[in-house]
Amino acid sequence: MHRVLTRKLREHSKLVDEDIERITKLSYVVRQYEANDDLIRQGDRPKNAVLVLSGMVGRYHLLGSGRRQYLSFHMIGDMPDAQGLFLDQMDHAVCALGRAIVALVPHADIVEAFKVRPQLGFAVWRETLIDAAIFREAITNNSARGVRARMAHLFCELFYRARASRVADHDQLALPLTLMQLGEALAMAIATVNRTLLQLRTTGSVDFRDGTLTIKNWDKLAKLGEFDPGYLHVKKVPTL
Amino acid sequence: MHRVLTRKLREHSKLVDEDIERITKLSYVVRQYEANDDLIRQGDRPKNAVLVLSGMVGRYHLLGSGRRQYLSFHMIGDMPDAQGLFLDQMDHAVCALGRAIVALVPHADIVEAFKVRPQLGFAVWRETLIDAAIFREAITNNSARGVRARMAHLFCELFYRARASRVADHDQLALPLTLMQLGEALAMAIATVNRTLLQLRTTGSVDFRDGTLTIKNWDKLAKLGEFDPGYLHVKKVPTL
DNA sequence: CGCTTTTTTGAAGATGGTCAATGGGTGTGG
DNA sequence: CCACACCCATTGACCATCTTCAAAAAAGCG
Repeated sequence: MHRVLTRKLREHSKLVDEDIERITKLSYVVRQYEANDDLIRQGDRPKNAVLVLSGMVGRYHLLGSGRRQYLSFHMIGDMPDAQGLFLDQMDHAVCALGRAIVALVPHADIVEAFKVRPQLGFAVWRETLIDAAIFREAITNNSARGVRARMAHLFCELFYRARASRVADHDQLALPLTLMQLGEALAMAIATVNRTLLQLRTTGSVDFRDGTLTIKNWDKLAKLGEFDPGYLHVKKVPTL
Repeated sequence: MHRVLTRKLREHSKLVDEDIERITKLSYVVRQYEANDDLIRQGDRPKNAVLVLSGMVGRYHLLGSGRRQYLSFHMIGDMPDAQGLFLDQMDHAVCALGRAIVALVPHADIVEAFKVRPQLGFAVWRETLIDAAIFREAITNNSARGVRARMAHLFCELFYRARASRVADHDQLALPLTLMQLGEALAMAIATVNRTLLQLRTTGSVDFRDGTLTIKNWDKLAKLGEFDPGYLHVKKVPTL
């Protein structure tokens, strides 16, 4: 847990030894969830923060109709409910996509650490700001791009982030999503999701099936998705 | 400036006298912008934070096609580029909607204040988290709602926030937006914007014209827009 | 007053949604 | 081991919503 958090924060922030030391003092418990389990529900008032250790989790709004709107997907090192630290009530839910293992860290401990080591707080704050940047990009993605570019962009983002966090192989990424969930993230009907996947496969840029994303041609995919990684604010990235 | 910021933060956070005192020590300059002026451009590395004192500003992505995607709108007390505090480079731009007056506060001063008074940092952090919640809602709004609900929801949000910040009259709000801009926020063609406005006018729920939003029937509008203000995390709100 | 910008309205067309039916895979229980 | 159920993926046909294009009217503005 401590290693995962430290590495994540160092993707974008400078931490000194005292900061690291403070991190290692954080208490936590590890918990495992199965696909589709809710970690947190809309309306909850969580007392712990979630840190993803393995697998993936997603955040979603539950609509009146029962339909979900997925807002973001998270992988190792992400803190998908960091907002719970300073906002009482959850305005969205968090669920496991495939099987996921997470660490639960008490809010009180974390906030105490921030008071002692402000830089630590700034690093996590930065993390939440990148989160917000990802949401903004999702607004643009779902609002201004056609279905093909939209899906390509999401795949680019997920793969890029996975590479930055060293969870993706050379050209593959485990992405435990159903077409339905992809549709609920990208604002597409499931039929369209399927047809768009076929198109992307045909272009030879990317292949998503059986929960595995395979990048066939990164440059082509990035171009299709109009992908510019600036908004992810990652310092250094392995070449793609 | 100090009064505006203090009042804003107190909408959701507890501040003690020492925090307030620290706020009054912040230096700043006041600047006025005309409609459509850019305060910050995509790619900038701002050294100052913006605090809106009067008027409205908007944040937007600039797309390859030249089209804009508006991401959010901000009014008195908002800090539309708080993210600049901890992220080097702007991934979006900020522009004035009508005429707007803002205070520019040096990042260095602010961060220094956060180190001395952690609670002050937490309050601004909370502000940025609410920002993120608004972005999430925008994802859902532009992705999962039909055009009428979508527009109604935006009007609800803007009016609700304006009331919380005491900038709206009983039932009116100055909203210096063109139909084009409304369309670029809501992912609608301008023709659709106009026709949807007419529909809303006809239902007797809301009337937007000449840069003024007039709430005719709040309950009806909130229902049309499926509006639930929980995500705004405002403590107490004047009755609507 | 003449210019630009914004709003309004109409009609045609495309993208993507809805609906419906089929097939494949997996797990369960008889 | 097979039958059944269930979930997920796939495909086709039709249709609705919204976009695009075009043009005119109205409203600011020097």
